[in-house]
Amino acid sequence: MAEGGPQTRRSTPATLHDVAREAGVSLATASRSLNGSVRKVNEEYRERVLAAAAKLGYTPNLSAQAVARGTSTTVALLVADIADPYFSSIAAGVVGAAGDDRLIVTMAETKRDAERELELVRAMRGQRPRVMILSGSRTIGDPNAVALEAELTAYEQTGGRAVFISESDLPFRTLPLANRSGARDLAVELHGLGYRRFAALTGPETLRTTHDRVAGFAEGLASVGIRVPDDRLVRTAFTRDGGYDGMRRFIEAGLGDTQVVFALNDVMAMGAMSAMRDAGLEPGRDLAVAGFDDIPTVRDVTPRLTSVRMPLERIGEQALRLALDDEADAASARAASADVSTEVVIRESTPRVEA
Amino acid sequence: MAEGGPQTRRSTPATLHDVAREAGVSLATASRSLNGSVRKVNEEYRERVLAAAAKLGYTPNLSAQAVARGTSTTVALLVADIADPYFSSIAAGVVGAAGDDRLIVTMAETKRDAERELELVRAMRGQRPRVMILSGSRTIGDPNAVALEAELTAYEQTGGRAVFISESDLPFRTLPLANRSGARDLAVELHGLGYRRFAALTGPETLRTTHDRVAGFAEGLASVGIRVPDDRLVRTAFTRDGGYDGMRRFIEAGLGDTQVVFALNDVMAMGAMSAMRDAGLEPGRDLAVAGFDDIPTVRDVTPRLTSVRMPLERIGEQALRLALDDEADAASARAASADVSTEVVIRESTPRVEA
DNA sequence: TTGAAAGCGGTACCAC
DNA sequence: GTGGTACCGCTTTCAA
Repeated sequence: MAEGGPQTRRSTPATLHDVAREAGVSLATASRSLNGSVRKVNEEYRERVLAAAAKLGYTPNLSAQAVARGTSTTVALLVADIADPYFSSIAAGVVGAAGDDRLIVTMAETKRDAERELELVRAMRGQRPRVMILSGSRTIGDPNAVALEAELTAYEQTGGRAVFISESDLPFRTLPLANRSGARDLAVELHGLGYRRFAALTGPETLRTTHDRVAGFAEGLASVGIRVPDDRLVRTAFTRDGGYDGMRRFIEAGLGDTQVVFALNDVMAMGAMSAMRDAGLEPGRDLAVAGFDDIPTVRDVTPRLTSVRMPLERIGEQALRLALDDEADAASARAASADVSTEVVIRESTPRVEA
Repeated sequence: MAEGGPQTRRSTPATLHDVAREAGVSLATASRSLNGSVRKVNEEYRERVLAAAAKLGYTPNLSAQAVARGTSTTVALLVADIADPYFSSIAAGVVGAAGDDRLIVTMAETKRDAERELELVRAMRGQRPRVMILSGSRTIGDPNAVALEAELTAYEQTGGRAVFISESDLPFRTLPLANRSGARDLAVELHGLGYRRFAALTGPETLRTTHDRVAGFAEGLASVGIRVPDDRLVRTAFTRDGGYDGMRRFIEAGLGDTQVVFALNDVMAMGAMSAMRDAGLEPGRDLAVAGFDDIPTVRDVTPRLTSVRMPLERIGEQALRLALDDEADAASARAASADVSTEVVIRESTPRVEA
C-alpha cells in the first residue's frame, strides 16, 4: 500500500455535546432523552435528539457514564481456563444472564494460580465492576487467601459484590456446588450396580473441589461398608492430561482387582479412557469409568460416560443472579443452590456388574 | 440472618485525590507517580505517594482513566457460542494475549444471529474498545452486512480497530483461515487412503465457512476426478446436534455405498458418530468419518477422529496482534496468517481402505 | 520538578 | 419540562 495515501479522516466519536448542539437543545435535555430514567422530556425535543443521535452515530461513552454515575455496568468473571468445557459452560451462563440485564462481562484467566488470581482481582477492581465472579475452586491452606479476602472485602466495602462459585471458606456470597453429595450419590449408585472395588483419579489434595468430591465418594462408599485403599487414590492434575497421565501410572503400577475408577471430573475421565485404550484396555469392559460434571461431550465418547450432572450454564446464571439480587437473603441463596443440584447419570461406561 | 444487623460501613473507593492528600502532594504529582509516562517525580514524593496508595488500597479507576485519556484498554470479543470448543479455544488465545498486554477483554455471544451481532457491535462500541474482534463466520448475502460495515467503519474512523477472524468480504483487517485449502488437503489425503465415495455433513449454505470448506473439499476431490453426489451433501446445523441429526437423516435416507463422511467441523463429527452408533453402525469401520478444527477432545473419542488442525488458541492471539500491530502492513498480516495454517491429521476414524 | 486548573464525556441537582 | 452548572476521577497542559 502506498504510504500517505488518501485516508479517511480520522475523527473522534460523537459526544452528547455534539448531539445536543445538532438537536438545538441543552446537554441536560439530550442526556435525558437518550438515557434519562423517568421520561419527562417534551416529545418533540425527544425526537429531535434521537434523530440527531442517529444522524451522528452517537453511542454513549460507557466509561464516562460510569464515572458520572459512580457505578458501572460491568461484571468481571475469573475462570481457571476458558478452554476447559467446565469453565466455558459456566462462562456461557454468565454471559447469557449478563446480556439479559445489559451488563458487560469482562473475563480473565487465573491459570489455576492463586498468586495470579490475586493480581487479577486487584486489576479487575480498577474496572469498578458491579459484580466479580470467581469460579475456580479454592485451594485449601492457600497463603494468599488472607490477601484475597482483604482485597475482596475492600471491593465489597466500596459497593461491589463478590461471588464464589463453589465453597470458599471466605466470607462472601457463594453458590455452593453439590460436589460432596453428588460424589456420595455416585458412589451409592455404583455400588447398586454391583461395583465393590473402587479406585479414584484425584486432583491436588489442596484443591477444595478435589477434597469435597473425594470425601463425598468415600462417604458414599462408607455407607455401604466399603473403603478405597490408599494405593488406589491416584493423585494427578485436574485436567485432561492429568487424567491421562494418572491412569497411565495407575495401570503401570497395577490395577489389581479394581472394578471401577472414579475420575474427579469429566475431562480427566476422558483422558483416563484414552490412556486405557493406549494400554490395550477397553473402558467399560476391562475397567469401568465414571466422571463428574457431565460436560456436553461425555455423550459422544465411547462408551458414553457415567457422570454427575452439574447444570453448568445455569450455575453461571445463578452466580450472577446471586450477586445482583440485593435482598440476597438466605432464601434467594437457597433457591439458587437448589436450582443447581446434581444428578447421577448412569451410562455405558459403568455397566451393571454381572453377579 | 438478622435484618439491620451490624454492617461494615460502606464507603467509596479511594480516589487519586485521597491518595494525594494522604501523601501531602498535589493531584498531578500523585497521578505522575502512580501512572505517569516518563518518570520525572522526586523519589521521595514518589515513595510517599506509593505508600499512601498502598495504605488506602487505591486502585486507579479505569473508566476515569479512559475518559481522561480518551483511549481505553479494552478489547471486545464477539463469539457465536462460548460453550463451543472452537470459540472457547479462540477466546483463550485472545484472553491470553490480551493479558500479556494488560488489556481487558469483554465478551459477548452472537448466538449465530446476524441481527443480534449488529446490536452487540453497537453496544460494545459504547466501551470505546481499542479493538473489536469478530470471530463468528460471515453469512453470505447477509442483509445486515451493510449496516455492520457502516457501524464498524464508524468505529474505525473514531480510532478503533476491527478484526475479523475468517474471511468477511468486509473492508476490515482479517485473519484469514485456511478453510478452503485445509478441506482440499483433507480430500486429497482421504483419496490417498483409498477412499472413493464421499459424503459431507454441511452447515447452512449461507455460512461462509460452510461454503469454503465444501468448496475446498470439492476442489480436492475434483483434482483426483471425483465428485460428491448432491444427495450426499447433507445440510444441517453447524453444531453437535446438527451433526447428530444430519447423520441420522442421512442414515435413514440410505447411505448407499458411501465410504466416508466429512463433517464440516469436529463437534458435528462427534454428533454424527453418536448418531451412527445409535443406528448400530460403527464409525471408522462401517463408515469412516472426518472432521475439521481438531478441537482437543477429538483425541479422546473412539475412534480417534481424523481432522484438519486449526491452531485455535494461536488464531485468537494472532487476531489480537493483527489488530494491535499498527504498522499492520501486508507483511504482518501475511506473517500472522502463515502462523495459523492448517494441517491434516489422519487418525483411526479414517483407516486405510483395503484394496 | 511541581501544582493549579482546564478538560474528558456524562449525570443530576437546582433554579426558572 | 428545560437549561445551567457543579461535579465524577483522572490526565495533562501551562506557569511558576
